[in-house]
Amino acid sequence: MAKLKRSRQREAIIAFLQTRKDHPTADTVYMSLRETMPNLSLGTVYRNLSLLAEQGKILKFSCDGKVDRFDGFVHPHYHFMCVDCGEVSDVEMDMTELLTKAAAEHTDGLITGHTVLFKGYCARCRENNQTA
Amino acid sequence: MAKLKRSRQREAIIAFLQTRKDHPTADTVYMSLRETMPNLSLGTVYRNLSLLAEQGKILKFSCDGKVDRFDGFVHPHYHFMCVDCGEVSDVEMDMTELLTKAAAEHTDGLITGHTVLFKGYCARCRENNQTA
DNA sequence: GTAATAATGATTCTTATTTTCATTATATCC
DNA sequence: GGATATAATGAAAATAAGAATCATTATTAC
Repeated sequence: MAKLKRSRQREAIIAFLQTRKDHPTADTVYMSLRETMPNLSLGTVYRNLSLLAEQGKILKFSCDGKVDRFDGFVHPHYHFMCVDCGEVSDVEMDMTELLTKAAAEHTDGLITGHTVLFKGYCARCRENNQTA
Repeated sequence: MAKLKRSRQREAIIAFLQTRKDHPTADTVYMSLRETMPNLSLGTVYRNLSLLAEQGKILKFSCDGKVDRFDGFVHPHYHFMCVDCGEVSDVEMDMTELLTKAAAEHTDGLITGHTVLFKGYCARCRENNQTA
């Protein structure tokens, strides 16, 4: 696979991700795009999501260790997951320098990046569910 | 399962995790314990790891979204994964207050915890592999 | 337009984890 | 200390997300 060619499917996938702020799973991408591309295949979705993530055009991460989630926005930011409803949202803060510097003092490795995942109750679940 | 009973297997699993600093997977736990408990079953290992994690007696997390890893040390700390050899080590720093406070300003949810995963090259791979 | 080859859709295969269920171990009660 | 209740086990089958395969189609270069 020396030189890659464009594909309608790949372009639809990245365009779709850039319209969504909710970090959809591969299956959600598939289901959504299927409405306009009825013979899109799930394998193609997985293939392209992996490829795009390798190229750094999208982010791939997991909150629960089970399902991968994808993010069309690659600027540095952290994530927040509601432990009640499962919604994953962005936390627009970037403490890269601070965290990297602090971590460097606690390891002899070379730190090239990090991810942060906050957990808790989103505004909606916090209200509904007064136990939180 | 109103009241739980003790079991040799469960106690062996937690004891084993408390001797290891390398965040073993379920399979590693299984393989290791099998040497002294030859008829231990993998299902029992999974069952107990999940149970112990729910009880907060061990930590369950994932670095790659594929395999779960387990940690017998539950005090607050972060993790570092070498992208070359895959080794996962502890970073003994705790910025809970700072991060929680900063994040609270960027969300209307209630933040109850967070995880941080650093990535990079461990000391050994950094030396071997001068490309890093 | 033709040739070369990357990408697709459909399907099968992997692999980590979960579930099921008959049997065994643990705790309780007398 | 034995009988009883039930949680936990071992072995095996079931799930489910993701990766791999392969014949066919689409894209790019000439």
